[in-house]
Amino acid sequence: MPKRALSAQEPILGDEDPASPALRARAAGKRGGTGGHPGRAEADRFRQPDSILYPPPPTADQGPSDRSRDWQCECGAGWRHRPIHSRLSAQAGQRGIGGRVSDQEREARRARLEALRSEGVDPFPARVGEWLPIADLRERYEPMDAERLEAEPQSVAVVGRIMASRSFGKLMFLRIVEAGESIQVSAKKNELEEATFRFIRELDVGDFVRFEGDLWRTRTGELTVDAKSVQLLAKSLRGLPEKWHGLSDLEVRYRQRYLDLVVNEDARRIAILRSRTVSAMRRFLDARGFLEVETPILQPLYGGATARPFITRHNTYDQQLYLRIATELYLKRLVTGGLDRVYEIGHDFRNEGVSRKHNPEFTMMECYQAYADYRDIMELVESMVREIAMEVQGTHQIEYAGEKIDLSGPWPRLPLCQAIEEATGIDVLACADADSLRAAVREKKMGSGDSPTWATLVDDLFSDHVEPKLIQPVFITDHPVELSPLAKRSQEDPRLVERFEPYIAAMEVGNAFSELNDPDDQRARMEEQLQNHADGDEEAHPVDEDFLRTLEHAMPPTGGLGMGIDRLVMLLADAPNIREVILFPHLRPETS
RNA sequence: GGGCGCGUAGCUCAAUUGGCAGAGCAAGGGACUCUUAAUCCCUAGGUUGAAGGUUCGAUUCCUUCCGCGCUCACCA
Repeated sequence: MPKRALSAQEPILGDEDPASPALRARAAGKRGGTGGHPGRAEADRFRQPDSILYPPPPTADQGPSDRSRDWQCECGAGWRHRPIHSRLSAQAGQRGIGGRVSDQEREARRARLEALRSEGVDPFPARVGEWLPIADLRERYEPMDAERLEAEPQSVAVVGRIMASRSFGKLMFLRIVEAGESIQVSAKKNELEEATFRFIRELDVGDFVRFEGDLWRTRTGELTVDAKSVQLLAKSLRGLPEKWHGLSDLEVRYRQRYLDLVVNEDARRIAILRSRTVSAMRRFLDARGFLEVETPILQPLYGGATARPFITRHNTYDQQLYLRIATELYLKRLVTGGLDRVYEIGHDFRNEGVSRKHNPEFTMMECYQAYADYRDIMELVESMVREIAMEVQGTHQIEYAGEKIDLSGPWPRLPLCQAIEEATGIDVLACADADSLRAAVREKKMGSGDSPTWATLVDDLFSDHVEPKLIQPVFITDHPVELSPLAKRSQEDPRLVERFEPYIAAMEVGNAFSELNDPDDQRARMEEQLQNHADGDEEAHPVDEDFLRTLEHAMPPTGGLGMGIDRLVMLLADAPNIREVILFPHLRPETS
């Protein structure tokens, strides 16, 4: 690697200025750490060993005795936990007199920043000298033993964020992290110019730096860069979260996700896993001849799902618009237009409550395949999930919330009404109307029977008695027509539709049907929805005349699928809450 | 939106029956050339989420509000 002069050498603080705050300051007592724990409730529900999110419960006198002290044994994660100034700190600072002194850390860092500037050092330089990724460095030099490194000096340059600093007065060890990889850096007073050693000593945990130096191995054999020169890349004015217990406050983790990512290995792991999941899905669909398209997010009329929309307004046209709740109706227009296989991955917005499984804006993949029916789509779902799991986790055997789940197909097909009968003994199809079904529900004590219609009673039975048991992958098929206004009627039973929902770990991860393409039936269903809306169901569909006109031009027989990306990632990541897989989940506004 | 729980130093957590709000880490000063939760000495750091109330006295009990979590409802 080519060497270059080090910017930090020249304009760095000189010995002649002992009064400089930056000189008087000292970076000491900062160490690397492992472990940590999350919010109590979730930790208890989803405990896993060696996990940041779900570690063993904390005890007051807990020590590291049962943990490996070798950072390499913990996948290079020894840097994970550091202290921060969170928003709480900011609040404390704004609170007035009482909070003043709690800002001492930031004030000390700011003083060092100003000292650097007064010495002519740019604390936020635009250019970074050449450097070697730490992952590459390890691959190249880890095989070399101490003797060889001494006999054949290997000069390298690395960059990263300082995660730990341990000083022995004349010897310092730092740990820096770059791209999820970490390496130790040493600084030896008797081998460095005074100014350089002082400069390194003044660095804070959280700073971004670049070091050049020769590789050596410590007595414990750890590969270490012995700094010969240093360049400050970006000065940190706020510390990182606590090194041992880490950052576990869920609110801070969600609001300041960057800190979560810096400090919690699992946050980083999930972010990467999500990205790889989406790209694997794209590759799968692309390979099957699907065309990725984009349809409007701002829509004059919403549809394609039963949900309340967000409402917004376009000023120029003085037009009320809705944020889409689904992409369905637009994608079907494209199939009608001859784009036979299309898909879209994007956000839908539903103006409803939040929960472990729901975020108001979430990522949906919808795809439509002409000349196919819902059975073809079942095969597509099986194959897709299988391939994605293999690509991102390397296996079809995953574990979610302690349950071992086998994704290798074929997945069973289980008609919804049959599933209900097996679970409750109630043959819903034998009950001709809502009243007779309600009587059966109450007789068998399988629920309150309060829902108004036959279909909603069926839905209640399914949710209460079947859904929680659907741990292994299964396709629940043939839903009541009233619950599926966009699906084609079943050939065998006009009360049902050709629809299925894949369930994994008791979570509905998708929804698919043979798409309704009969414009008259579609109009009748939409008008029925309109009546429901008038009767107070705010989630019922509006009638979309433009969509009906589309069907009148004829849409080919089509199989369609919607799949919740967030939930799929939850499964693959073994994440207990949707907020763990959304980088910036919806939260209430922060109050001052 | 309903129910339950939580909110204490920058972070992670203590505080007996209502009786002087503490510790570890982080921060500041000092010692230290093989540490990796380094160690040791010293220092500073708090409107106990907010506002009321009860009380001689409230982190503790009551009310309201704010935020978070779990859960129910709704949805994917």
